[in-house]
Amino acid sequence: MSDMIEEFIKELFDDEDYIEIQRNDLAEHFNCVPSQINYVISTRFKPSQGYYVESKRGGGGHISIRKINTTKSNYLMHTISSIGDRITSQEVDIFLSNFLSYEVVTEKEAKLLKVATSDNVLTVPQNIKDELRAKIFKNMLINLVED
Amino acid sequence: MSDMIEEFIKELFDDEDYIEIQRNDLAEHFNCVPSQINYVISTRFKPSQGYYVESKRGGGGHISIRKINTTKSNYLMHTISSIGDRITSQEVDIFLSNFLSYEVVTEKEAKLLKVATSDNVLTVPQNIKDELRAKIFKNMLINLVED
DNA sequence: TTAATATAGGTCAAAGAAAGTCAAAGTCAA
DNA sequence: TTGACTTTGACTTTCTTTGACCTATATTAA
Repeated sequence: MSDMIEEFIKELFDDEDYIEIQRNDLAEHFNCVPSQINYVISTRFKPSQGYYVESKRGGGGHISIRKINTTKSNYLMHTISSIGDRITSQEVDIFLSNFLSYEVVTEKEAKLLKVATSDNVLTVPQNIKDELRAKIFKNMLINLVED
Repeated sequence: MSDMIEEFIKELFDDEDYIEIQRNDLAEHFNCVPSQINYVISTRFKPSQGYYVESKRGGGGHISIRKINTTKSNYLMHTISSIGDRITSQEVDIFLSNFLSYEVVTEKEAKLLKVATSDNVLTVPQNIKDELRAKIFKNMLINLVED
């Protein structure tokens, strides 16, 4: 049963990456209790499986599911491990522009990353500047990896 | 229904930042009770959502809605100027928890702020740590101020 | 000018409409 | 025959709709 519901929901996407469903309607369609829909969603549409779920209760309420790029986390993780013990401001810029074009961070997040690692903020001796920058940058990136 | 009314009102703005509506007319247009208009306004046009609402009763009465620059920016600007040349990690935590409760930053942004200013990332001598932290923190906040 | 009336909008609580939670019971394969 | 996964349903929480009653302002009649 749960498998059928899962199938059905996945077919709803049909090229789109966003759908909205009505929990009760779906339950009726499959002749099951509404909470089974929750079960299917919580077991088959987890973020780790590449889905982002939101919902709204009350009249006109619904459950919305969005397909997300699971490769984001992979991409970020890969980047983090590729950064050594030191990094220059220019290198950060290159990473950021790649992140933006692959849409793994938002504009706002990119700005935060840039500012927190920029030369004029890190007022420490040259020899440890790039080291500190690498630390800050990597730690911030780790926090952008979604679970 | 409420969603449709919200949409309709938002379209009324059409480049302007000020509109006036007639509660009863609008209710009639949507075939709902007048108080539903109040509901929509109180749930979707709150100051925290960037709107300022006034109204006048009696003949020729109306409800006026003005788009305002959300106070978020002001709040952040005020915070920034209140921070001195140095700040401890504990003080940052307090700011962050306030930001979150006033919803001026997202959870993700708060995490980034925390990580970028955390003690174990800023591996510099104690005497300049709080100074560096203040610099990074303030500069990041500036970038969260919306224009 | 006052008083009455008409014309707005405001409040609040009850009823309704969805969705969420959680634990008990069922199934099934190893 | 135990442990993982599924199904079920009673109960909860959140959001929306509705309507009865209230307050403020303008207009008009006395």
